Amino acid sequence: MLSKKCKYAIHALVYLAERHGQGPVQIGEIADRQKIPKKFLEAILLELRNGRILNSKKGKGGGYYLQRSPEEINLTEVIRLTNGPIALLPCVSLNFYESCEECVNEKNCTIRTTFLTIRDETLKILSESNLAALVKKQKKDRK
Amino acid sequence: MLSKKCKYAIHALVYLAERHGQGPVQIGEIADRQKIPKKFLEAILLELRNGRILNSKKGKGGGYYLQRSPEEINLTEVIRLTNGPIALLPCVSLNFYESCEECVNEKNCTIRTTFLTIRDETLKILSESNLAALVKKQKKDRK
DNA sequence: GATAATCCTATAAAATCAGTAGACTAATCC
DNA sequence: GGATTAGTCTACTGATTTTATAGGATTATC
Repeated sequence: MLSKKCKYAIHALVYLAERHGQGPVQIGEIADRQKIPKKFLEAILLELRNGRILNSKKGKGGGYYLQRSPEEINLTEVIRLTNGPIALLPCVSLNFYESCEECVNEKNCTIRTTFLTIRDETLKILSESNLAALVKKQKKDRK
Repeated sequence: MLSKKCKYAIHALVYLAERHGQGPVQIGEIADRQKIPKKFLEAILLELRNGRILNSKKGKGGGYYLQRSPEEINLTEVIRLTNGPIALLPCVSLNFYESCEECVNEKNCTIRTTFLTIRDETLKILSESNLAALVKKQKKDRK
């Protein structure tokens, strides 16, 4: 399951994507509207900034805004940054690969193929879910 | 990522599936061959027994054995029992459903569809991965 | 009744998660 | 240039989960 941090991050990003191009949005506003504890959100947005998803501006009139257009930010990136590996086993992870201690015989591990297939399918779906697509869906649903 | 408990469970079950129909297998043997801490494995096998995947026999000549044929035991069941929900969000879980507190607007949550699709694809792959299929693959790889 | 095996309860160290506190830094406006 | 505003950074805390381990109780077999 995704951590709260990750869910908060996704909702905050969708909120920012809706306001893309309208200047910085303050942490407090996002926290209020998305019902996220402010201090926690502060740390999350900082991580997204260090992960090159967000930019920030300090001082009056400051806040956070997307570093790239909503089309260019998808959920794989967000999840990896705030939740860790997408794969269910370390030995089938692209970005967090580690050999499986549990596999007695690594090279032909019985279950590897199954979880490789799951990873591929999951990545495909997540990479299609970019922020622009999510915002578009939200607007449609509101009608 | 899957917990160690879950990975241990899967490997133990594949080991038992290979020996299906040959009588009970002792915890100690499984622990040795699959490099699983014996006491931890003890607890895991007990859980699989309570989950109606394994049967056990006490006393001399006792041990654990599959309660059903390997074809009838698939990874969805094992993962749910030893690792929890397969879905990435509680609001798209079949067996562990809970409403998402984080969703400000539950009914048309922006991200729900994406994770519903992922759950469906994952379930499809996992349900095809029954113990018989995994054993068959293992034998092929060993050649 | 000795032995061999699982069953059960309790405990504990380590890691992760979720959140908070408070001081620091930088930008803006007057 | 000083007050104000808003993000930055470090550290800490409490709760929960994970990964075990210990030790005795129970049951089946010979």
